[in-house]
Amino acid sequence: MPVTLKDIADELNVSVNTVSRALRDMPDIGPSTTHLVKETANRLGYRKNLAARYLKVNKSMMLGIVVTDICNPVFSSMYKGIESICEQIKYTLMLGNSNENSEEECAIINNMLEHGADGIFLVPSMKDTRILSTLKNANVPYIMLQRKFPGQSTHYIQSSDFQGGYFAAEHLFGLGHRSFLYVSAPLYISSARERYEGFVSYLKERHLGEDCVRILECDNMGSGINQNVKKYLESFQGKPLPITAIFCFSDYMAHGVYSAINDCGLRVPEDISVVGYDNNEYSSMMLPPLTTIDIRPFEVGERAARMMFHLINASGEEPVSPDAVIAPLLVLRHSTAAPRSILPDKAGSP
Amino acid sequence: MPVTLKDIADELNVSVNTVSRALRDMPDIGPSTTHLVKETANRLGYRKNLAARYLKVNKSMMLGIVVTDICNPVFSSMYKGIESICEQIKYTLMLGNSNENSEEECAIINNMLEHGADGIFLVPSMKDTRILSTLKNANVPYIMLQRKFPGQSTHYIQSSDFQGGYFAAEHLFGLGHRSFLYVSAPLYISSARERYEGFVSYLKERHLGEDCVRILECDNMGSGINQNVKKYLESFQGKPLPITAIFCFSDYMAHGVYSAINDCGLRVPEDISVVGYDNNEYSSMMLPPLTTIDIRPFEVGERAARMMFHLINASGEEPVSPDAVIAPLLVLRHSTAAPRSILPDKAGSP
DNA sequence: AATTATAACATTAACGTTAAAGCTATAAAA
DNA sequence: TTTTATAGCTTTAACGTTAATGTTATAATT
Repeated sequence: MPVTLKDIADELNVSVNTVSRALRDMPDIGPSTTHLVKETANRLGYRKNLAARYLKVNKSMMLGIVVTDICNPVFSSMYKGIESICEQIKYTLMLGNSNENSEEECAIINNMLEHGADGIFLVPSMKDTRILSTLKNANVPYIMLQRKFPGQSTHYIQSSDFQGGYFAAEHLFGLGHRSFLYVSAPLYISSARERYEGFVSYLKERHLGEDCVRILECDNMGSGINQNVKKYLESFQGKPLPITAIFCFSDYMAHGVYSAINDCGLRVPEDISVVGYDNNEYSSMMLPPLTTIDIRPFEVGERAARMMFHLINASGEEPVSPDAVIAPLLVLRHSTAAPRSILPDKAGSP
Repeated sequence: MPVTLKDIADELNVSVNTVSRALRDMPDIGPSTTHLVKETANRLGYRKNLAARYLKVNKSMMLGIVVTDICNPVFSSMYKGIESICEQIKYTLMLGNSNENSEEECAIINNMLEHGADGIFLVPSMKDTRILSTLKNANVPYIMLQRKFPGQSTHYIQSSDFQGGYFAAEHLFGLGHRSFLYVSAPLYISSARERYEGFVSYLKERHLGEDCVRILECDNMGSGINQNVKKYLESFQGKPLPITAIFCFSDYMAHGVYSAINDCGLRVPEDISVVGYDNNEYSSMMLPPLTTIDIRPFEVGERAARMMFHLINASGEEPVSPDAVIAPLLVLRHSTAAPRSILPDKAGSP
């Protein structure tokens, strides 16, 4: 039913090859023929069949991107960053959600490979390394986004989580804080670990020990955060709080932290300073507006896409740098302030 | 380089067709052969080439989905709803962001059609109807999500915006409110209009005129909301506010409204009740937790996907209902309360 | 014993496209 | 004039798959 090159060829009494070359502005075709072919293609409503082309040239003009959760604004922004580069060169994106599940992740990637994906972007669920061998065997370029497998040398792009943690600590320390709570995502996620490491690293430079930051590991999504933080805060009934600032793994978690702090009758930033992470679109409208770390996910996506096209077009000789790190940005707003009273460095018991 | 049916056939000294049929468990192949073929396919690392199959059977096993902004949690949830149905039957999704721009929308859809999309889901940017004829001519099923072109008969699925507005009015009226502000998205968007119509419709049933609800048209994204609402509230310097409740087009906007109300030294819900729309993941953690309308976007996505597969498999006789409407849910939280004092029905000047 | 049916394969052609190799008439060079 | 080059086409084969049609040996039926 759809119009093919042959239909155009028959209409003009030329060969199919002539039509094909004319439409692609290749040499060996007269200008008048080229014009005629294009006109007829338009008139008949021709639309090229990329699957057929793929069979010959082995370029599907499609890339796959697998994220753990597209509802996470960090990943949807990254998607847009990738898309912004891809659309310029007519690459189309297949998207899949792994839901942090390595079975689904694997199924999605296999599907994308069956569709001939020219490359794959992956926010790995991190629960299984088998996926790496699948990708390696498939012989298509792949780039890890934001999370990486420790010890595995793969291409990856990330916003520096270490630096983000470092910036947060620097800011809070500068205000006078000396004792902290880190409300973290599960620590098997590399970004959760690295933010912690960056945070502690700055404090060590200032001669504070690792024990001045407590970790509260929470599920990033779901409503458990309020409860967890509340339970933590309430555990010091009456006694002065041993912490004066909370560093959150995400702005989403910061919402929960605000809520918990409010439930305990405390105030941000008077009683507790809060630093978020992500700088999502809500953070500027929180009460008070949230001081946070901007991941620059769009830029991460752009960089990843650019790296992908380098890999795809790599002649083999030109080396492609295996990774890129985007510097995060500290966004100052009103959820942080000097602590009401500087507590002794090692206050309270766990 | 990749393994093909021919490689398996050569390995076993059978024909390519036998391999093809064996892998698909078709008749006319001996059980031992089938077993051998499958085993060899595994051993050699065979992966089917869906593009080649598409050329023969004209099913690409891909669907396109075009949204205005994947960062909008409503659309990312819808995406997941669609995906949940698609993955069961091995359909892969291509995603594109139109950024509310009909040029991009058109380019994306054309691309998807060139890739052989078996169907297209579309949240139309609404700025151009040409896209409809493109879709019609392409001869693939397409379904509008959430927004629809007035007067055009196309398949569409939406959460009932009318009903959502109706529920919001019912709830606020029940608390005693009689004068309202509707903080709306641009009114050329059908859902913005329909929510208003539903809202007013309930009030009319209660014998209130259309003039008891003022409209403040804002851009849904961007940071202008605080400013706009603040300007509105400040325009009544000293005088009592003519409104006691605000109905917001989205939870996102409700964030801005909270912020504006706070800036004016007022409180939610004591001074002003606020109803949001979407019930996104942040709304339960706002201070106070937001009363809102749940769109049930995941269900909208599921329904759309199911309808799509009906359309794709339609034998032509069995009629497919052209649309489906999902009932929204009123989620009661703490941003709404009885007005401090019931104002006369027509208080203040605009 | 001759016919018919069946199981289990193989062969061929096609899907829409592109690359490579041919062909032909005209123009340029020897 | 003959040779060579070139512009502008056509023809052929291939990409990996599947549907339709052929083929053959064996089993069942008459």
